[in-house]
Amino acid sequence: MPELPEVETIKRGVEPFLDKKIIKDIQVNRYDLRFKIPQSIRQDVQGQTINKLNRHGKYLLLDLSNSKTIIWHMGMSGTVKIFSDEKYEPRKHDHVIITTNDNAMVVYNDPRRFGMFYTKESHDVSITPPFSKMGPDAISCTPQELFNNLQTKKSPIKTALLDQSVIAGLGNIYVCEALFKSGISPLCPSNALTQDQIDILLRHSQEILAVAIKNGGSTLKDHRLTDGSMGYMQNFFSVYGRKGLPCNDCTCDHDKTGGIAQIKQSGRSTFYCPQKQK
DNA sequence: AAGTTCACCTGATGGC
DNA sequence: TGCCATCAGGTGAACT
Repeated sequence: MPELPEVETIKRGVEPFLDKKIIKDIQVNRYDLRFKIPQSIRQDVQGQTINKLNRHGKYLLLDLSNSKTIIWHMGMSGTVKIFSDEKYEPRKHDHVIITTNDNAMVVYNDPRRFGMFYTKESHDVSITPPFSKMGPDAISCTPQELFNNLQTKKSPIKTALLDQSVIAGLGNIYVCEALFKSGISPLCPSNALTQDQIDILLRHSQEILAVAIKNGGSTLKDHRLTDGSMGYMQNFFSVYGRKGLPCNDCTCDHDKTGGIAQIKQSGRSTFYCPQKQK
């Protein structure tokens, strides 16, 4: 589920309940996520104040008062729900529960368990994987940075944009949407794009991300805001999940093109309009 | 070495 | 109704 807008939505949802709060307790129901949650997690975080919440790409980072950082990734199906006034009722796949000093419960639920939740010395976070090799966050990435990172890549632009070392935060939905808005074919070799095209691509990417954040992200199946409500961005997709349908503001000859095409690139579905994206 | 495929896991959906 | 195959917002290991 969670690409940058969904993670940002989660960050904004938990921030009032976690920022400057003390972790009174942490309960882990399942340790076997994408990576094992370390057994030391309780002693690493219990009693610590959360000094700051950050997001880089699709990762949430919680800086603690003991100079450790919680590294948190939602995988494909992770959601976070806050129980403060509402009474907590355990649900299937509630794997991690943080209770704060003012008795808010922040609950991480992840059916597929592709997510990650672990700690690291804060000092080491940026100099060890995955962050040591991660590209600039998509929100603050500059056209020059993106151009430079794409220049060395021969793979199709769709595949390159999913590579978090090129640009961090884009996933399958927003890459498809951004390429459509930019009129760029997902099949175009990355190093064949001009700086002008990349300017356009980045501008549209950042605009789509901003709109998506404003709409609380996209709820296809799992994603929810931290109050349990749905995101709305899925209602504004131009191409993603719209195989055979007309593209946004369609002026194409639908009988001729067959509408939006779905292809596979590096094992993942790509949706695009062959007419508008050459 | 860069690019592609596979494995990880659960749940939803569709065909028979 | 059940059973099986396929697919899904991501990532890193294991291939070529």
